[in-house]
Amino acid sequence: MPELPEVETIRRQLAPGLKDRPIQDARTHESHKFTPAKDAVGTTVLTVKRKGKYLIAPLDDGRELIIHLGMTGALAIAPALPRDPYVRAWWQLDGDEFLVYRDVRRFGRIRCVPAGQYSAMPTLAGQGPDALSPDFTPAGFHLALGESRRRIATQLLSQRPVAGVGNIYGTEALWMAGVHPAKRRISRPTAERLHGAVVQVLEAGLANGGTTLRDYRNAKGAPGRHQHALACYGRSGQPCLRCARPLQHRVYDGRTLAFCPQCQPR
DNA sequence: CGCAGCGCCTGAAGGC
DNA sequence: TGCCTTCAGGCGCTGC
Repeated sequence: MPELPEVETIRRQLAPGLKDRPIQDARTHESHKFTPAKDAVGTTVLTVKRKGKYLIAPLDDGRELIIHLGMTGALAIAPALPRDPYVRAWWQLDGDEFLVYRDVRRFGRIRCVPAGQYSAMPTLAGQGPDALSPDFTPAGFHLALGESRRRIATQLLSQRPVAGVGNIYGTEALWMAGVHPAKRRISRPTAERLHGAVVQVLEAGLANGGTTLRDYRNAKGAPGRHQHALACYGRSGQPCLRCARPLQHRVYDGRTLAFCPQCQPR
């Protein structure tokens, strides 16, 4: 499930190969989630940026091609179209190369919009500062968390106080900061601790090329390595790496969270 | 307006 | 072996 480290890994791999490349043709799976990919035909890609989990490619006509990878989305530049039933979109570049979007479960989506006009993608439009940008500050994070009474785990996944965190890195950050996932009121010192943990966990994930539990592959088709570094996610029942007591798991707002009842008091 | 709940998707894994 | 159920979960949408 691509979160910030996985999306940034893909962005870094794709950007050099896509910069200044014309989009000559495109085809998609017949779903409104993917058909807007064809709107980019006839333009040239200027660069590839990222905001949270969204890849954003500014085009030379003032629009942006936006790609969200959902749960199982993957991108690669290929010299030919692969025979693969899960390719949901592809763009033909110059020199007989293709940008190929593969997404088994079709949770991803593609849009082509005037630059900065994100009303068709409300999560992108309303999301907070990117977790690895200088705009993500402890003070701002504390302030943003205070605007909602939802559980802290739910807030992290909402992309509103900070953009780029999903269930894996959110679980890790809460464990590292010693914050119970169901906590609703976050003090200033706790927010500062959690801010540091979010940054640290995402940077570690990025340094390891992302987390591959099952589906994630980078733009070269290789898995990440951060799954070997996870301290809490998916370790329910196993000993906490800090206090050795068994980690627990519980479902909050429809998502399974692992945590240490000792190190993450309510 | 905030937010809880649901639907979208498919393959893997577990139960019988 | 094979069928059925459950699970994974980000995000958009609906309705309270």
